[in-house]
Amino acid sequence: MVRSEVGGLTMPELPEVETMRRGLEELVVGKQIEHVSVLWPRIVEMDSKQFESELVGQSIEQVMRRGKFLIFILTRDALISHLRMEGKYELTSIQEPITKHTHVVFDFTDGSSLRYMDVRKFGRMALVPNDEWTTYSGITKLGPEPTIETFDSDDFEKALKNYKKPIKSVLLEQKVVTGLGNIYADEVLFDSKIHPLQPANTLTDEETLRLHQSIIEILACAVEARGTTIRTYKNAFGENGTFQSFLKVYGQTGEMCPRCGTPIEKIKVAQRGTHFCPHCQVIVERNQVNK
DNA sequence: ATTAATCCCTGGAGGC
DNA sequence: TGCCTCCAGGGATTAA
Repeated sequence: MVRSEVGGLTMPELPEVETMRRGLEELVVGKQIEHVSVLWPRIVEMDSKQFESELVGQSIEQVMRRGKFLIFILTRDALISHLRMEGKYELTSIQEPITKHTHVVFDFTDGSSLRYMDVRKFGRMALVPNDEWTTYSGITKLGPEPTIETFDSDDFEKALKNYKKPIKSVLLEQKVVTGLGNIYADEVLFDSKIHPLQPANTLTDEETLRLHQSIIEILACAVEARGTTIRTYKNAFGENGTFQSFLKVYGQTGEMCPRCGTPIEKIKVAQRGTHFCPHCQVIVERNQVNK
């Protein structure tokens, strides 16, 4: 059997998780689970033996996504999976030896096997009844999906007024809008010409509207491009993400800003490496905008 | 109530 | 070549 890897890139954010969801949907929907092995118990947010036994016999009916969470809808339960930094799935044969960074193995009745791999072991999985996945603690606190239909600009404007901390910190929180991680947070702030350290409650209405638009557009564009691939990988269909060639500031420290030619700078915001153009993105001293 | 700090992990980078 | 130290980074948790 050909080994089919779904993922293999660093830092899965919404576009990468959505790309994985689409790959998994093609690869595993309809399969029935015969056996499960949890090799690193901490990955699973419950007793790992119970996790293993409860999954046996259930079939995968759908693969969904909410923010950066993958949700496998099963016969009775929902398996909620967050890849965090480096989690990825691979579909292979049951006979294929377990590799060093494989932490959860799902063997199917047809002889194939889904392997969860994660070098840093930051990823997490939970099991809940399948009609209750939206009430899972990690999911209830998520803001809206960043699409025109679900992400309202007036709500966004109101929500930002509740935070004095840097706008980038707020975007990384997933509470006001979900799906952005470190790469796309830097990209949307560059696109809307806002300094990552600008306090969220001091954004003008105009800036908020620009940011709202940038978030929707850039994430949609990155989904279309099948995400950003940092390291080379092949998924089930031999396709790579292509958005890396559109990155304007992330990982471009010292390179020329594509808008004005000023060298891109790197600073630290909320413990995260943060890239921006010091000419296009300037902190503006302002009083808090009225609530 | 909001926000900053800590923790989990490992491979890769840099120092010598 | 190899040993040691340092450190990124999403999100839950804890402290302030």
